[in-house]
Amino acid sequence: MSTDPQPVAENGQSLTQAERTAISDKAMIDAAIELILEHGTDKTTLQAIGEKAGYSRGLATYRFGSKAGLYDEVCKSISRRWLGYLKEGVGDKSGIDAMCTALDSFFQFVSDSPRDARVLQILYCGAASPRSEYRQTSVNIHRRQQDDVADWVRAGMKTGEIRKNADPKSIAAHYIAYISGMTYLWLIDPKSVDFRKANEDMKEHLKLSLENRTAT
Amino acid sequence: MSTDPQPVAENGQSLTQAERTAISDKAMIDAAIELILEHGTDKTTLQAIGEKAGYSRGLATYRFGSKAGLYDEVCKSISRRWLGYLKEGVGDKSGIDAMCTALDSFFQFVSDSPRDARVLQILYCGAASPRSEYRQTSVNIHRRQQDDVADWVRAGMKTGEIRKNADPKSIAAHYIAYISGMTYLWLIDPKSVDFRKANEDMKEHLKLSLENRTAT
DNA sequence: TAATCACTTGCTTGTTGACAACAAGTTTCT
DNA sequence: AGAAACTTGTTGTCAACAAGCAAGTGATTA
Repeated sequence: MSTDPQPVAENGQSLTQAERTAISDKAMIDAAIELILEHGTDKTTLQAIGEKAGYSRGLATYRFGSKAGLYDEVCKSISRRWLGYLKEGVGDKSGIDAMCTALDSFFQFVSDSPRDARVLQILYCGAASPRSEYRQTSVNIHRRQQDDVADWVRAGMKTGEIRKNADPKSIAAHYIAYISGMTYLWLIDPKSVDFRKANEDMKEHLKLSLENRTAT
Repeated sequence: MSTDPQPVAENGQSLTQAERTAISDKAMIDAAIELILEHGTDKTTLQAIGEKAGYSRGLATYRFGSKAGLYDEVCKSISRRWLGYLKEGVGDKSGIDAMCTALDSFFQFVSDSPRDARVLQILYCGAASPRSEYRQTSVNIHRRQQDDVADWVRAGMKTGEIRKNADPKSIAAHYIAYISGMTYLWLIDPKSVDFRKANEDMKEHLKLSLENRTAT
């Protein structure tokens, strides 16, 4: 069940210190993802994470300092994978095209890695609690996402594709709020939401509400 | 600091059992709201809730069964207040008008009772965790909200106000996701979001993307 | 009507097991 | 030998439960 508990390379040779920590870090983060999916953040214990990863009950605390510290790393780890999808899909597109492509990329990410997507959303939700020790991570990610979208909108306005009286910041907030809220709804009640169809509608909606309609 | 710790009516007479529970219930739910705002759900203890309410450390567990049971009641209690705002504002409107008015009502609620709104969002986020014992409450609330919005859209399509090829369910999901996501962003990073402006923009978007444009 | 008594319900205190966090130790690399 | 990875011992906090105490309730009797 658990992933490779031996801190030993396949060839039987000993590992460098850096390799050892890299391996145990990854094993614990993977174990955390599995356990969060199964039991939620509250009810997964650092002991369970350490042991599922093939180590002792104390390693997770030792390595990450605290439960929040570990979750912060899990959050960053999954975020990096999602950013990979995003860059892959959007590249240096901009305007409405970038916004639509990013929706496709997100749907692709959720389809390919539903476990990652679920855990990321669970962790974002955990960041909502006051005194959350990894709230700043969520804040930074969401700020940056909004900034990126606002840039896409500004670029679209410059080319004339997007109507002149649009407000990039508001549109970005709307766009990111839609993704965040949609993912929440999908997480708590997958049946109540058709993610693919909602995204198709969102793309339609973006075109209808953003496109410059001064053409004759 | 704490609210009326004496289980005695103002006139000095003794209370009925029902009155006593009503008083202690309310005191504990109010105390929970304050403590969740200050420390988050994880770090507020049932002991602190009971004592802040003017009772013993054990009453909260005894009355609500568990921490999750108490949070479920807090969730329902605040939801009722929000539904009051909604009914007050929307009445029996429908179509785009109802959707716009509901946005205004929600903004009003957030402005009038930011503490309630914050705690409700924190609890919704808590419901995202697998095995959350009050997830069903959040699911039911969000399902019902989506159903209501879908009904408004269908009514608007019937009158011809809304374009015929609209999909009520997708639009409802989009609409609720927007509110949910927006509230999340506002909660974790109030400065990154201008709630009023975003709502004004949302109303504009709704009109642009839903109105029947077959008229000449 | 008023007093009393059996019962019910609200509430408190004692206790247990689980857990995060830390400190001190042991093993593995360099 | 020394440093870094990792484990084990320990402590304080907390949720949950159980047993007990106190206040309210309602029927019976006079």
